[in-house]
Amino acid sequence: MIRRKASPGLNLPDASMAASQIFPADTPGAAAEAAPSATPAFSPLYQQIKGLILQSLEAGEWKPGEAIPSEMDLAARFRVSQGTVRKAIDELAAENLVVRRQGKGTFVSTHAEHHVRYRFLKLMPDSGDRDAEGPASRTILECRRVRASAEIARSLALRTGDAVLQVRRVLAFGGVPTILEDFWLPGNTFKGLTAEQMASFQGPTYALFELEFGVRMVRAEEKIRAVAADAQQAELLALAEGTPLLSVERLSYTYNDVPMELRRGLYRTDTHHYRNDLS
Amino acid sequence: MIRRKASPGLNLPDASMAASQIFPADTPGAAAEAAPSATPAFSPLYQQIKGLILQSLEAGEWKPGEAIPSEMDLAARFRVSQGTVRKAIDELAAENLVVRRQGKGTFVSTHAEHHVRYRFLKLMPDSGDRDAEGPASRTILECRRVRASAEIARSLALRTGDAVLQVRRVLAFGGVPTILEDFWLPGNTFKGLTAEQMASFQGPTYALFELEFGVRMVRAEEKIRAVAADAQQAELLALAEGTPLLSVERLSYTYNDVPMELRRGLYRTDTHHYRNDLS
DNA sequence: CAGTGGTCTAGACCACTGG
DNA sequence: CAGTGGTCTAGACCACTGC
Repeated sequence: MIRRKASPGLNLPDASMAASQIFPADTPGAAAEAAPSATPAFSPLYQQIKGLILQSLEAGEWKPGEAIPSEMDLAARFRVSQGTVRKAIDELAAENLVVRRQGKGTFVSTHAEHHVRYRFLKLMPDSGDRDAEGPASRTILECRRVRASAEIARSLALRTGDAVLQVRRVLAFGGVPTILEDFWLPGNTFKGLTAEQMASFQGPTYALFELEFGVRMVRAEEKIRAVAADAQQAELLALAEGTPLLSVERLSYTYNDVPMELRRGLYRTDTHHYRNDLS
Repeated sequence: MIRRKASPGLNLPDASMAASQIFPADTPGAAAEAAPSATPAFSPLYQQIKGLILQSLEAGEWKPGEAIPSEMDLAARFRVSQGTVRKAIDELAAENLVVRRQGKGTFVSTHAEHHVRYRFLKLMPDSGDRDAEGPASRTILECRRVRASAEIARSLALRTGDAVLQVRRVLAFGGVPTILEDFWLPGNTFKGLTAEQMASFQGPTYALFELEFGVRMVRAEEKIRAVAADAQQAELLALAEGTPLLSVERLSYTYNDVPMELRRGLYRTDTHHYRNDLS
């Protein structure tokens, strides 16, 4: 089970013994029961605590936007010191899975909050001020159930021919069509998603995924290229055929590195640019 | 000067008093003397310690690749606990300014190390394996001293007409010209840089900057667009005029958010892609 | 005011590195 | 083996939030 080093203090035999019993059905919720064999033996205690919190997040014990238990509560639940819980939460916060708010608590992060509503969209107006251009207007061109091609299936870890939802839409900023994108979602998980639902939902699409399907995108990988607009793309974006466009292929993951969305976007970059910070 | 809260422990009056005297010429090296008024009052102790370490890094007290003093030594120097120093170094490590190596020490990070030699270059071969394509071959097309245009000057925080070094070069991977880039450096700081020096230097250009000019690029901002190759660009990259190319404008900073290089690159993306990880 | 996360300390032990 | 960073704990106090 859990690896426990020699008692860290000299006078804490009880705490030490207790810590070796983290995994028994001590913890409320179904998470602990779900994956009994997934316990990563031989790693620092705080990593194991992090893993346990992760399981609870994944199992939906706390929903996006909700507060998780206080550090003291978690320390008591897992029978470790507050400092150890703190270090576990530090890492979760660094990965943007939770957000700490002094005096209030630690909250499950969500794509629904205003200040992170474009967390995965790096396209910025050249003015640099996203708010100045107002909210994006979205036009759903297509939303249908199709069979996954070999390529789509591979990206989403499905089998060729499995059902996937394919969506095509155009985003316009200040009335100017700027992004044309297609995306594919596993049909099983997103059963019942309709164009109407997407069109009427206020807020980011990723927030809709959280609310309606319980799917939280936690990270993504993008591959970016320069391409020339073909006739159809040019028409949809109201520009000349052959115009250079930024091609952005994004694979988004939920917990445990499970891919959940493949998105292919074409961005016009005469008035906007893709911004990236390196360090 | 420094803000010091009430004594944290009950039985540590000495340590508490000592901590309020961090700034006197207690510290070896010239750093402490250099910026007497830059002390950020009213911030957590570890942030202040971080700032002091930063000043020493900036002043060159420890060179890239060298080890900085151990946590114990720094704790003694600054009269704080090891844990406080640790938290300061944690942040510096998170910003890639230093690298920790268990059992060995903490080292000033450098662009010269093999595994980070393309820290700022996000272009990847489609195969995904940078090593497979071998080292880049560099062709310096131009390296001359010019007067800064208004635009260049603004980016580099200079005055229009100030001397800047302008370099143009082509990078080829596996014999295929892939990147055409121009970059501009402040003439004062990089006095004496020649095309020969750049051509003969083995390793990343940013490593040369560290070794020969003591300039460490610590972060950068990129703006990415899709553009069509003009006649000259097409010829230099050996492709057809009008080919879509990725335009990458990078502004690199050294310590204290001082801009030190403006770089404009054109990447061909038929065999490579710009890779970005979002979280 | 109580409860939360944030800071700071002190001390013990572990894991890794190199002489 | 000594020295380094890494983990873990316990306890105190600070800063912020909301009742």
